[in-house]
Amino acid sequence: MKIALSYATMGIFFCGLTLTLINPRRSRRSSGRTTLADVAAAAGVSPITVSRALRGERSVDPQLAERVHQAARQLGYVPDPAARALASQRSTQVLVLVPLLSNALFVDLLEAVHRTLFPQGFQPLIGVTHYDSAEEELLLRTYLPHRPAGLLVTGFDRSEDARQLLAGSGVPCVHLMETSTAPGTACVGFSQVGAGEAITRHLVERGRRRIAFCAAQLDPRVLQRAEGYRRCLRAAGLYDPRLEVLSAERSSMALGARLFEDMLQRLPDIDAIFFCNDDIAQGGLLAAARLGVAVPGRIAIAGFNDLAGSDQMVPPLTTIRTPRSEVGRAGATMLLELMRGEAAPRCIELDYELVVRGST
Amino acid sequence: MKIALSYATMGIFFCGLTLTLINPRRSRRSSGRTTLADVAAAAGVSPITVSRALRGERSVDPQLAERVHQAARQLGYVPDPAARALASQRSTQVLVLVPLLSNALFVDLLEAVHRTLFPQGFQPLIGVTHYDSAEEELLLRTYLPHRPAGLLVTGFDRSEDARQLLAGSGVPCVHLMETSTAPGTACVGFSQVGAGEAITRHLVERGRRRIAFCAAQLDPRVLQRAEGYRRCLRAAGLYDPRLEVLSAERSSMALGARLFEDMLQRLPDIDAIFFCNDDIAQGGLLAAARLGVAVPGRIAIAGFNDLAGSDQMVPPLTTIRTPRSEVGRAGATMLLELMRGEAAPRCIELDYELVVRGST
DNA sequence: CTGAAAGCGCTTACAG
DNA sequence: CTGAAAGCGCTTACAG
Repeated sequence: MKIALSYATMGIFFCGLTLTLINPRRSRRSSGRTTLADVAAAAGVSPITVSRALRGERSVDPQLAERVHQAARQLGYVPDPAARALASQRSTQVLVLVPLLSNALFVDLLEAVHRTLFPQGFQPLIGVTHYDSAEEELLLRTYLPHRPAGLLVTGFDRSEDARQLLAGSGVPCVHLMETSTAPGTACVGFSQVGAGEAITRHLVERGRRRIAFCAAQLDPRVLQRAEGYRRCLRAAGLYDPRLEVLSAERSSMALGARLFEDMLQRLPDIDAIFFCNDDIAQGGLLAAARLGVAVPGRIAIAGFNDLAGSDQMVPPLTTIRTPRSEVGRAGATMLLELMRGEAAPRCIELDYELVVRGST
Repeated sequence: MKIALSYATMGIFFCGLTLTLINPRRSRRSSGRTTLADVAAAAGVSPITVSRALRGERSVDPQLAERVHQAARQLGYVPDPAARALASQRSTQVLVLVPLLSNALFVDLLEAVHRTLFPQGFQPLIGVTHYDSAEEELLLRTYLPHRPAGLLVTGFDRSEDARQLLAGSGVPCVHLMETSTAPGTACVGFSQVGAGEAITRHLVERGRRRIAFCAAQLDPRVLQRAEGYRRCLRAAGLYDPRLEVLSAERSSMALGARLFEDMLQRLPDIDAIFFCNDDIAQGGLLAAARLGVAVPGRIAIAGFNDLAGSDQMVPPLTTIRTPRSEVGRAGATMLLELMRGEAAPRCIELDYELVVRGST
């Protein structure tokens, strides 16, 4: 029989012993983390009482609750989200689906959502769809099994399968950026049509007569702005379908510049352009500067959203300030109510604002 | 006794009956989802065999595995991530911590990370720190208990507590955007110092002698670029500390414009400005246009990162194209290897590129 | 108000 | 290669 043990072996031996003494019942599979049971033992109550106290259920004696909280604090107890999700069939994550992160609009939206949800114990889980319904579906298929506590999605345009996944999940869902009158639908948005109409009207009021509409991406909200443009110009007797330039390409400053040059050439008599988004408007403005085209002298330029930099352009860009932060905040707040079962789905329509600057 | 039952009551009655007939053993707490046990029953094997087959463990007879896969497909089985995470002590989410979403740099990084991780079965979980170490710590405290499979963090600058949380978690972690020689550290970045030096050298080579450095945000990477600027100018005998304009404010086009105007006034003899980021550089460029200051005639302007729009400026902006997508891809790939235990932590240094345009 | 029991749906650790 | 048992750390559903 070998008597000498190596230090390493002794170390392991003593560690094992120590562990055993402190925690005689720690199983081989234990993760080592402090559990509800540990807190219960320390507080001298049952685990379920700890669970209730920590979740703030009021059916717990205040004195007991206090003892539990103290024990939890002392032991540095942190609930295991996976165990919680498994037992309750609900996680504390909120899936937020946006089309793009490269559009500052959605970054502002996400900021507001985070600021609203996170302090209330819910964590936004960001999914980017790239304006692709197949991607959105895949995200839903991937994340719905995680049983998110809530869902925040952009607009109403999605595949039938995605729609059914949403409905079938039973997870509270708020639609952002657009409004709908469909009963039972929760949404927070503003009138894209109205905003498109408003900025077009501004151009008309400035005395412009050949007002073009230039759009990229062509998502539903862009098309609604187009509708507002048409409405306004029809009413003014100025509508000419040839002045609509629609590109399915991804929106960007470079694209805006290119489209601006095209339009100047193909439609030499236009005296104003309403760009569906500030980034292509900024590109158009810069192209004008490059080409020596006077803005607003020769041509007026208007954008949409009031993104970063629009106020810095030369001349500064007239645009519509969209309430995306408010949409994020109000949408998240509504979701909070729905998740708590405090309110029924409803629809909130927020205001936009016409911001007149030097480009018109 | 009342004989007549309302339709509603009968509906409920029959529903319950149907459910009972189909699923005699479904417990009261069942979530209704198809489980491993259902697949096992359908395939005529034990649940553990299903688990192994579905995870692709090779210690399963190919025939059995095939039968399992078929059954799973037919039943539309989707594993429960919470149960999986609880049993295995590891989720499939990868926590990604970035300072800001409003800097396009990090959006590009996140895109690349998502494209690399998602197809491999891992889901990025985005956390935004706002360059605030307390926020980063809070995010870590919130998300680490979820037992992410991996961690992707920006740079090395964090609180001691955050550092210990990272180290203590035992979760594989890759640091992005900076490099380090510390042993055992995994990182993917590029030389911020070198890049700052390179663009300053370009200005020197263009014949500029009073070259200013203008920075905002002042995060570690910005300061490293400043160091590159100094190194270059010292070597050229052109360094003058009065030409460093450092603002702790958040970087933006508006701030760039303001700082540009200040500098022109306070430092009338400067003939070039190296802005630490393209957004303030763009702001400076636009301010120059507004003020009628000739670029590069009177003053040369250079930026950093090559963000969207820099090529559209008038004149287009000279800058450093940073490899953020490559950093994201390579970082995520390295993390994948670490999570699979296929590789040891190491450090990858990528290349940047000087992009000379009209502004210098 | 409190608790013992059972269960959520997986995987680990042993056996064979 | 396959499986029965136990366990991951919580909450639900009953009882009292």
